[in-house]
Amino acid sequence: MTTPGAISPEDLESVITRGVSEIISQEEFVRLLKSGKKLRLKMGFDPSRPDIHLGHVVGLRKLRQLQELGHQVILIVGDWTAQIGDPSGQSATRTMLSHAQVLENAESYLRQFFKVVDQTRAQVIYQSEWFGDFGLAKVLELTGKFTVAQFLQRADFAQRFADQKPIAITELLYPLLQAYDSVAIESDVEFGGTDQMFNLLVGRELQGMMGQTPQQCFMMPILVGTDGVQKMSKSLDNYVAVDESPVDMYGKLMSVPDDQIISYFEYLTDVPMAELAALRHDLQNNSLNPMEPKKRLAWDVTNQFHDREAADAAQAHFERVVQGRGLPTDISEVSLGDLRSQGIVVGNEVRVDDLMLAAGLAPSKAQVKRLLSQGAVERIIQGGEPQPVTGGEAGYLLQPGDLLKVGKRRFVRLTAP
RNA sequence: GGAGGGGUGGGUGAGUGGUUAAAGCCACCAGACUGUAAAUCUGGCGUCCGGAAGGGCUUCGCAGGUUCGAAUCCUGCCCCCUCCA
Repeated sequence: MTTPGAISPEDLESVITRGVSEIISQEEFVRLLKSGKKLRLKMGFDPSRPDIHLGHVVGLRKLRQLQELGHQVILIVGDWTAQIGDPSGQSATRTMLSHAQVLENAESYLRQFFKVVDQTRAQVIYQSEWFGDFGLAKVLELTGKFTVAQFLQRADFAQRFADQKPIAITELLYPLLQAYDSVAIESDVEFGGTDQMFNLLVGRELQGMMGQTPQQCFMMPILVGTDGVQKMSKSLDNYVAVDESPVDMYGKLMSVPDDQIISYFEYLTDVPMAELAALRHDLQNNSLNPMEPKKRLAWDVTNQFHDREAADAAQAHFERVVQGRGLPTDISEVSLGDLRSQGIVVGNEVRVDDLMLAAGLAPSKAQVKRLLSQGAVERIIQGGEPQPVTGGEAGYLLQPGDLLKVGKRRFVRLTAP
């Protein structure tokens, strides 16, 4: 294990530039890194959102990198702030979570968190440890340190105020609680996305007010989602979850727009920057088909969250099913017996449209018809060639071995009872 | 305490009595193209019956009402928000 303080110029360069949006202040941060102190790296987690996607991974990788340099990660479970709901971004009111729910979410979150962060060099603390019996006197003391005008500086508050949109008082409290966390754990550096800048700075300020050394604020860039436009987020459904199956993870990464390839490489892999520069160059003058580096990216990330075999398999699947329009190796199956119990089997045969519905390939009969009329459905009888099935001939499929293909990559095999 | 704005399909957001299963945009699905689940183009996008033509049913916060006919008008209720004090 590395001793804190000993850091090569290359590592230092990487720490402060790669996958970094801004560091406040960078000079102080560098000084801290070189000081030999084992730094306390703070990261907060809102238990109302237990899912981690690649957008979060950018920061987690940074934490991991610093762990490798000998520093300590402290993950704070925001069981109190979750009840408020961080107004950053959206203003939707959150429902309060039960304690049991918080624990459940935290457990799920941690499982994903430690796929990137080293558990042996991390500590998990619940906010309730200090907020559990935080008296009104202390609340008043805390709120007394800041003014409304200061908080209205924050971009989204200012915007909402100008738009005459609601701002709950508890929302103003959110940055304060988060800031107090920094005091409670004596954080040296806090991590967050660029949208967290205000909150991180309040922490920095509060620590100073309370006689501590102000933390450094480390902000990560926002990763663009698979739509290539908006930030990756679950609610926009443009995310790649850390929990994703290898095939889906690989496939979703292949659906990232070509012009995001380089930044995905930069934020999510260890491919050297020099190599990325060359890649970018080749892409710009069209001497490289974007598909190639994208495959490499998809493989690399899939490998990180699964393993080499899974990544290879995912790639093979992609090449066979998507590029080669072939059949996947494992196809979900529906048995004639199950269908029979649904009363849609005649003799030993099932109608294509009934099967589509029963196998969940379409949510409604109307959708089934649309797919049929759009030429999206093919049947493959006993290893033969795919035959298009059109609206009129919602015909019959024999039992074992027959396959149904819907769209480019959804398959079902009909099996005997 | 007073004044006012608003609740529409997954998301935005039009629509103030029929031509509105409800514009546009986004998302999504499919097809073409590209041997990328990129980009682009085309089409689709409540649901049920029907081979189709077509026809039912359900939908615009909730519950009633007016009308031949209501997302649109009336009454009551619920919810959200803003401003003034």
